[in-house]
Amino acid sequence: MKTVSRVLNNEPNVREETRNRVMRTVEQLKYKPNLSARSLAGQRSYIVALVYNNPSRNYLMEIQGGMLEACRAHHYNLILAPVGSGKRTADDIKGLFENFGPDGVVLIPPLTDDNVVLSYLEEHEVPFACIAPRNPRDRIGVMMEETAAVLELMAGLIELGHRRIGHIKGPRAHGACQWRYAGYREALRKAGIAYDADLVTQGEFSFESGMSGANVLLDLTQPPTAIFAANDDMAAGVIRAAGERGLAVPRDLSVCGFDDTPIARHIYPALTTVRQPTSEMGRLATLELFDRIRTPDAGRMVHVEHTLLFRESTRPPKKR
Amino acid sequence: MKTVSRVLNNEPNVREETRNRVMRTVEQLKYKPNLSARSLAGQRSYIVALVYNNPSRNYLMEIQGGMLEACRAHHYNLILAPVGSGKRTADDIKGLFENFGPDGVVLIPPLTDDNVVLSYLEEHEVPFACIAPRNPRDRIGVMMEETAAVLELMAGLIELGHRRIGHIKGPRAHGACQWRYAGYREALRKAGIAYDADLVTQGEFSFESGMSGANVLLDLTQPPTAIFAANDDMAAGVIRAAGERGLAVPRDLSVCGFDDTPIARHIYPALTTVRQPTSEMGRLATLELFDRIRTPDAGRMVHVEHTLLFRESTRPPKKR
DNA sequence: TTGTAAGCGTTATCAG
DNA sequence: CTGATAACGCTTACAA
Repeated sequence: MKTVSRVLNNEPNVREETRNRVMRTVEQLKYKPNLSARSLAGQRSYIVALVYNNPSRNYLMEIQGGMLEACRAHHYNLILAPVGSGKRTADDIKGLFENFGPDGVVLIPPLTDDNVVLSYLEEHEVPFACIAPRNPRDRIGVMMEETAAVLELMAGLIELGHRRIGHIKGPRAHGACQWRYAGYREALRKAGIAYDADLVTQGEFSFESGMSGANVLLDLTQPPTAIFAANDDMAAGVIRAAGERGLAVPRDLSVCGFDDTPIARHIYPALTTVRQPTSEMGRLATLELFDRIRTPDAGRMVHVEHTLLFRESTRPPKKR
Repeated sequence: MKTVSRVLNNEPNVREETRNRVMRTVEQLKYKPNLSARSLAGQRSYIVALVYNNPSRNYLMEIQGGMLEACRAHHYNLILAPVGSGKRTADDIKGLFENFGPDGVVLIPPLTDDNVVLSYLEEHEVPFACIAPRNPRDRIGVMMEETAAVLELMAGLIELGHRRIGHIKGPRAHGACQWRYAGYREALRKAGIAYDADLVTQGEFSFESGMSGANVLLDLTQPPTAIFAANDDMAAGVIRAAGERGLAVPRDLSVCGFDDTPIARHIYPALTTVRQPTSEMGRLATLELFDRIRTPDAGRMVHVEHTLLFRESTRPPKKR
């Protein structure tokens, strides 16, 4: 009995011949281990949780897809753990462990940088992986060079001839938005364009916040000729707001977003944006998590590549 | 020990005083039952699966949210079970039960009407609930009067003065699409407008299929003045295709969709559509499933209400 | 109405 | 390297 257990769990100390014999019999009998019994005896749940707060739905869906793939491959189970914000975060996280006891969790922004969550996990020594954390030091998971991506995107805009470029920031709590904002400023500096605080507004990743941000920027006495929104949903809102003011994109205003969610292609005009391999990021983060679950200090911070997509929503500014 | 078990499982035959005493102690000790042990001993997994094939992402996400809510309330766990199409369906469904052994499943279109899946479930006597099945007889779950909804939507179009109304159908396998198509024909009949097969094309719910469907319809010698697409994604594609041909919506063409996904509000012009309470439908279906899991013949087919949303994408046809 | 004893199907311990 | 035996924390069957 124990020998079979050893074989099925890839444990050492089994003669090769015995291992094969077991494998063969397992095949013949179509034996499938019972998950509950395994969990009970092994003190593990074979569950990983995707912990999230309030991400954009598309982002969540993609991450989830990638994680699901990794989980299936490792005979793990994925559960979804939405947690409330503010005061409720602590309770929800606690409830998650009391009820389901996942062997590890994956954190996505903005929760990747939430101290309540992080300290709970560290205190209880729960293995966890982060996606796009603000501070990647000592973390495992996956990240992208967001600043570099924005730098390239902005360089494209500047090359088209834009000098007054507006920016709609993402939520403050969202680490990635700091990186994107940093890229915005750095690009201006490199191009020798003075930073103008009026051209930057605070958004919250929603379509609506993109609209209101655009309205603020377009109301300026000297409005921007291009707007870089920190995600696609907001960029879509910008296009909408522009349309309602009788401005055509890209003729009167260039717009770009970030993420390459489906809306980027489906909106008219199609959005210039940066593609994140979101699903792949979910998969990779989960893989690192598995490493760490298996061995305490294993797992790394993986870097993934971005892709620039110049589409219809950007063109040179109108001559005045 | 057994008494505590009885209390925690709401079983009968416990004196009220004893029940209270147990409850109080459970509180004090912050006792949480161990899920694995429960499953092992009780021969149940406390898992329900959302089984799906290839639905639109938004739809899936909404259903999932509603199911999650119901599961949390009943201390059940939700797992996602994407299954491949064609030959792989049977294997995937089998794998689902061998690996996770869910106590029941929820089916969403187009899988609600898949014979391979249905016969597996019936044969193995697995409790299941359906969302929007083509044939609701003997099924439990939730459905909406899709035909009636389309009838109202079409009546609106006709009242605006449209006589040549195109329709882009959803996937054949998708039960709901039959209902929507039926509504389309019925509305024409009621208004005394002759049915013209040229005005109907086959789509597959994707943005791209909406575009190509629109192109077919707009290429007709006598093109429609309005197009009803069987879902919002396709309607968005129609708007896009129209734009690329230099036609403005709604000035030159009225467009309406179905579902009220976020894109319906985010696109320009905002889409006239029918709102389905998708998330609520996920929740309700799961509740019916729980009923049936508990008692073999329990559970009903719940009906939910739709809402018509007339927005910017429809207006009277241009005078010639 | 309450409690006892025997599993449920694995993994962990430890002796061969 | 292999295998007997005891957990793991509950539920079911059956007494009391």
